[in-house]
Amino acid sequence: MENNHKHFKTPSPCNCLNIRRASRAVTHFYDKILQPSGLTISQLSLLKHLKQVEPITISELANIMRIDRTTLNRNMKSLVDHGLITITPGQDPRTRQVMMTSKGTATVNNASQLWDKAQASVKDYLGETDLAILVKLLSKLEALVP
Amino acid sequence: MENNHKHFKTPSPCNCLNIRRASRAVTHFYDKILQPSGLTISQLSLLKHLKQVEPITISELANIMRIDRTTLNRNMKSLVDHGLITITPGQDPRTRQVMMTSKGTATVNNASQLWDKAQASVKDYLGETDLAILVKLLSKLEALVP
DNA sequence: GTTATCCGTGTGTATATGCACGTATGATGA
DNA sequence: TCATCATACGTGCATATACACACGGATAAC
Repeated sequence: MENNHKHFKTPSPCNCLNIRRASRAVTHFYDKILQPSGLTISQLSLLKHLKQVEPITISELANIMRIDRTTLNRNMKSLVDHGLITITPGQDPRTRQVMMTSKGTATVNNASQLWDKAQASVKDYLGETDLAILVKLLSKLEALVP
Repeated sequence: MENNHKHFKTPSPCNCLNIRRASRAVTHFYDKILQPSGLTISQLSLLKHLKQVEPITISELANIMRIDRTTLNRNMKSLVDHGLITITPGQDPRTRQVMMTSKGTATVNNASQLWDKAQASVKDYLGETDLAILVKLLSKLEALVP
């Protein structure tokens, strides 16, 4: 008989620690699968969002991604260095316009195939029902902070 | 009638991004509440674990906390600087012995009262049933990575 | 039009995370 | 004994996160 409880690790009494651990594990899982693409899940997420809304300013992209503006700013650095995106002055001189390069598009397309596998693995692992429950709980948790 | 869906934010199609966002939000929630204690939830977690098993070596503590050894190493630095813990040579000269100071004990006791509030808030927010479901799903997710 | 305010951005600082590599020491085996 | 292996640790590097602050430009108030 299958020993199912091997899949579980003893949770902490701290709710926060539990979600932080799970977040680290899932991030590691995705990063490992994405490794051949040269992108982390954080970077792929950035590129995927950008692909849908480019050209866009930094602050607007940060809003859409629901991430801190300055964090996004720094996370873009390596993508610029690798020639995946460009940052140019916007029409309003205060703003900066973020766009994907063709290399960026190619990279995200390649990485997306790996991402699909990771997504499918998680779905298989949790099952569709539990995954849906998880997503709902996580989105509620995210709203814990306004 | 209560408008419950205000509590939710649109989830991403990416399972990983969802848990990362939730993790950031919950961490921020705890850190804010813990702020008067001068500790982050990460630091409090370290001290709480240490309190239960001290004296202990760095690698053993890392194992118990299920965190990377080198991450733990660096996270301890500020706690040493603030005089909350001490790191001394262990009996096996390769090892280092981590212990709490009296100031560390006092600080963790103080912070734990704030932590109780954060825990209660989350329990109230999700409800006991959903929280139990969440904890189970998170512990399974953590096991996604061996 | 000048002043006050708001907005978009960049950077300093701090924490958090973990991989790769090097070093020192204990343990083991020939 | 000495060579090999395993263990414990520290550090360089890279990424991720976000708060506080400053700067410059747009916009509104008057």
